[in-house]
Amino acid sequence: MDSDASLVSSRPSSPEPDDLFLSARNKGSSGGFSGGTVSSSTQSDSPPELSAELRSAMSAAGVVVVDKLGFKSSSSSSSSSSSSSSKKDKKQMTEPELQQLRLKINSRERKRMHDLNIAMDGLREVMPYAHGPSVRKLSKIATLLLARNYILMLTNSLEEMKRLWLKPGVRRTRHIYFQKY
DNA sequence: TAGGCCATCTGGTCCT
DNA sequence: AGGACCAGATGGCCTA
Repeated sequence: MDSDASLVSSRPSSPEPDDLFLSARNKGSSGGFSGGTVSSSTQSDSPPELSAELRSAMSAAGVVVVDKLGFKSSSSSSSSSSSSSSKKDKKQMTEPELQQLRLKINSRERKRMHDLNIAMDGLREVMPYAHGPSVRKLSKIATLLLARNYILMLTNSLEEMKRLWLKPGVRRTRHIYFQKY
């Protein structure tokens, strides 16, 4: 049932998620990512539906959350028009009213998924993976798996640095970075 | 042509 | 009550 709809979607496929992180590390590839629709309007506040814990984590990481209200979509117009019909009981609603409500709900869901995709694009941008027009965009599952492995690697690296830094007998000067070992 | 990936629709549930 | 979130279903597009 494709009642409303038909938004154009450029949808490049993606590579295998297997060994994504390892291959990225081994190649040491990086580059300027040109594609991806990043949020057109941003704000410093996080959306209200995010948990406080997640919000603080995101702000600590300097994450800019996409402005939900600022996102331009076809649904914005419908939200104001259907208030009268949606107040009625669904059983009492006429067929056109029900259809109108359905369109409104569909539009909201579409916008929600678009916001999710924008966030996914933002995640792709910071992943250690070759970006570019000639490179396939990471799939959603590959992006999430790669992000997880990347975080784990960074965590391990940080722990290792702490361990070396606190090691007894090691001079803690800036020259330590240039010592041969 | 099969399989992967994706967008969209839809009904149910949870939350504010 | 309305909106957000979620998961299942469906169909389209692309690639091997």
